[in-house]
Amino acid sequence: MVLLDVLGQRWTLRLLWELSHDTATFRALRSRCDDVSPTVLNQRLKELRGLGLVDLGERGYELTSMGMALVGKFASLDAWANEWAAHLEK
Amino acid sequence: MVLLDVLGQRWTLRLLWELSHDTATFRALRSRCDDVSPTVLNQRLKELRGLGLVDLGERGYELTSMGMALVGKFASLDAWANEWAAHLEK
DNA sequence: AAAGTATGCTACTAAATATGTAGCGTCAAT
DNA sequence: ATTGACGCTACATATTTAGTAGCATACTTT
Repeated sequence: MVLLDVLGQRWTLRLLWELSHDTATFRALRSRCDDVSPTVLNQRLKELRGLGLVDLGERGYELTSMGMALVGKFASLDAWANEWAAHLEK
Repeated sequence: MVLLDVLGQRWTLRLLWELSHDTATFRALRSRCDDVSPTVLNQRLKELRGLGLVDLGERGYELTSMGMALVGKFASLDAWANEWAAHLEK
């Protein structure tokens, strides 16, 4: 599964997650992601652009339709994660 | 999203993926994951066990019910990833 | 009983990756 | 012309991973 190797890198999932909520400029994206270093941010964005999951438009970085499709697969994860977190706190 | 920070580490997704197919011993898991170093493998397994997603039974490492639930969320990812890969090769 | 084999896992060094900070070049508005 | 925001690069430092060797335990075969 090539996709897993791509997603299984630091920040990649987080970036997709953040962009799924709203488009963001490079700098805005940084501050939303705990001020990830610009070096890595740019690396990841390049990869994600190369993969056709993200692109840079007028309003900043945004998910492509494929990117949105992908993140959609994770959507139900949110609800699940909360339930799961509850289990942990016991 | 705490979960994303956990999953967004090298090998974590891959491990869950591999374990969803079959339980595996520490060493077997290593060789299935491109011979990931035992250092990291053990780190990840500790984390995943701490999170109640994986545990170590008689037959080696295996997903807990929660772990299976999580990986289930990724199930449709497989089909999607193939379609997506096709797009890329153009 | 001895020797072999497989287990989970640790130690330790080298290599790869990420962090953190400064700042460049470009553009738009003041 | 200066200010501010943009995407992004440079570079030294810190952290993480890779890679290899091997220990301690258990089970199995001779």
